[in-house]
Amino acid sequence: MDSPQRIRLLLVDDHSVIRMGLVTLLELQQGFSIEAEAEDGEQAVIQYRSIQPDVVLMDVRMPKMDGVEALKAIRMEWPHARVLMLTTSEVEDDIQRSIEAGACGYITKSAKPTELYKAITQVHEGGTFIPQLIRNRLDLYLKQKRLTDREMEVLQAMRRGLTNRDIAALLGFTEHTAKAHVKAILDKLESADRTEAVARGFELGLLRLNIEMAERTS
Amino acid sequence: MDSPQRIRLLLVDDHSVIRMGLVTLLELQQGFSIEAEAEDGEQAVIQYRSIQPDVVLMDVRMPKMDGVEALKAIRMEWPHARVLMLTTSEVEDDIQRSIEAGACGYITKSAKPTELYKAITQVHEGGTFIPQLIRNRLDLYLKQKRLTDREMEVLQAMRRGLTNRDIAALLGFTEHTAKAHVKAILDKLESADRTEAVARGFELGLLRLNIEMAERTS
DNA sequence: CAAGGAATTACCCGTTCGGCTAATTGACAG
DNA sequence: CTGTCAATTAGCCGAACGGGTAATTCCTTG
Repeated sequence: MDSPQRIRLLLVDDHSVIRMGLVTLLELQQGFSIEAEAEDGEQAVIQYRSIQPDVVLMDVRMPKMDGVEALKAIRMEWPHARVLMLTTSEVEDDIQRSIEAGACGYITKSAKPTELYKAITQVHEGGTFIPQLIRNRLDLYLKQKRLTDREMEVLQAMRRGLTNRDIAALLGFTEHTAKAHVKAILDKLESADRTEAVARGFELGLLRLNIEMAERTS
Repeated sequence: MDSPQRIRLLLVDDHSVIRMGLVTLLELQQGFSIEAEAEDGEQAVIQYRSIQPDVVLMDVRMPKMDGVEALKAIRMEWPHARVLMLTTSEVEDDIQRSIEAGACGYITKSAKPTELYKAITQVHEGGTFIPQLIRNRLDLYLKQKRLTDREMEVLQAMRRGLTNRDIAALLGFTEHTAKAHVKAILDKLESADRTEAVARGFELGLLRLNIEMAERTS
């Protein structure tokens, strides 16, 4: 069963359908061996610790601990861990955070199987894999100035429909400061007003739809 | 191979990984037979026409023609077609549009396999399948007043950071009318200002992230 | 040590927003 | 045929917004 040249994989995805698809896709191809699966970030770290796979296929958006957090946690313990992000998300911020956290590649679930094989192989051999489309998107994102933590807090408040005064009260500074932050946000997101800024926030992935439900009753 | 009681299925999803997962999941279970697959709405209609499956498993968000459009097209020709929407989206508007267009069920990709089997069987037997969580979400949505076509146009303009005057110019009416529409939107979406309204628009699925890329170079 | 960025505060000012009220027209349902 | 709803237009008004400019403090990077 275990031919020596096979790439040992850990799959991390909260959707069992997708894990199933990946198992089928990879097992029917020579050279890949799925050693373990995980449903969330926490499990991913535990599984990594116990089996130490050659490559991790990691979903970005997951409950409990998301893919980027898991990636960070793993690379904290094993700086040479090779992780390929596999996701539906083409949102700039997800890509950016993944690369920054040390992902070796980023591929979307709409990729063709051959592309996936190539990506895994390339990542396993020490290379990186970032498709041109994603690369373009990332470049665009990087040209764009990033929001500071404070500005993110303000953006989140804006989204909730708070006025500058309310934002100031919420975050503990004066209205002047709130205005200054809003101004900075408008400049960075190249928006005409706070409404467009919030829309841009959603488009860039800075703001989430939070359609997260409390628990998943099986 | 074709035992008479097997449920004949058509899978529609633009992600090959997911189709692969579904095939595996369903083939290893007795009672299901995947007759055909489609990558988008147009193909789905064509495939339906040629094989006339018992049940269609349809993704909502797809390139070219989305799941809801395909659903409408199919039910136009075959009013008794049984279609189960299978999607990652838990966005209110997707659910609402699906049900309205005549979907027999709505299930998310994070559902357990047994739940999926149950859903397909139930839909095949002429019943419906809508999980409690989805049902709650839908109820919430229905309590919420729906935006008119005109209001949707205004909401889309608001998202782009246009002022009332600009909206008026764009849509061909006076600023007074623009303000009236904005007011109506704020009331219906229970928002304090246009910024929150746009955020709500994203949360409810009225506004899309349009991270659609021009073409997909294989 | 100097330069730069982030966070904070401040003032001025014209524009825009959103609330309130009210009227007209056309369409559609009871 | 009458009431309701969508769409349109209108005026008034106080509050909020966004632009411009500038200063201080702290921290980090060169």
